[in-house]
Amino acid sequence: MTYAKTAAFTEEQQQLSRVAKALAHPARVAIIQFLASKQTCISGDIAAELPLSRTTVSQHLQELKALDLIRGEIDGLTVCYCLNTELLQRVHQQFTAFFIEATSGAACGPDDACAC
Amino acid sequence: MTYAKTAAFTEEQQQLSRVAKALAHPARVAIIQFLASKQTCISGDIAAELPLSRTTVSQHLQELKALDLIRGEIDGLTVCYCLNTELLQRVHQQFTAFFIEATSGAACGPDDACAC
DNA sequence: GAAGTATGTCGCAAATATACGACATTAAAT
DNA sequence: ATTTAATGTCGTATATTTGCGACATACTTC
Repeated sequence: MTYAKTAAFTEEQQQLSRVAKALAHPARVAIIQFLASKQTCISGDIAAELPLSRTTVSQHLQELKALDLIRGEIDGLTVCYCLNTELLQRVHQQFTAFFIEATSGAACGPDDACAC
Repeated sequence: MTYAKTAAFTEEQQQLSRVAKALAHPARVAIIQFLASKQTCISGDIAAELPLSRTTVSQHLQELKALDLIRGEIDGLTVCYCLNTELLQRVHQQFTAFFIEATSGAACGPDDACAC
């Protein structure tokens, strides 16, 4: 029943947590950073760069692709993966809105003291 | 062996994914938003607000507390939970840096076309 | 001190995530 | 056509997450 209660939350909360889950593994963070650094982006290069098997990297890629954060285009024998910068920008805005909301509310006082 | 390979990634990547994992569940997003909206913050109120049992909410609270994103101070019989806005601001900066890096790199062309 | 109330912890069951080897698939090359 | 090379998919083992009831703890109140 692990995720049975997901539907009980706002679509906004679900959306944010979905993307957060995609970033919840260092390998997927590393993949996005690697795609951002390289101009050419071939799947094989990614697997060679990470300390994981090719199979595992492929799964992480599929997970990012499922959220449309990255896109893969078949180019002959290799696959060209690129970032969906448009979506990433929207996601960035969502996170920013969330953090601004979170940092403007009731806060703990300094030195672990609660202000209540 | 699930997380055996975590150590092979950068401390920066691990840090980002750790926080992302904390936000990877809508309940925890909702908890942070709720703490931000209320000026008074009592654990019992949170459990009453969410569509989850008190036990489960308590666990989510412990998870957020483990990362120091929220802090709880015992106030007699009740516990006062507040956001650690200082840390949240630092986390916000980390996410922003990540997204800026991600959105300034190689991108997919429009209409699913890769630019490679 | 007995009773009641607010929280945290433990233990369990079910669902997901992680990781990888073995196999399938597809396209280039000979 | 056969081989080679690059990827994706399947099956599987293990670890972690999620969710909750039952119990323990601690503090207040009577």
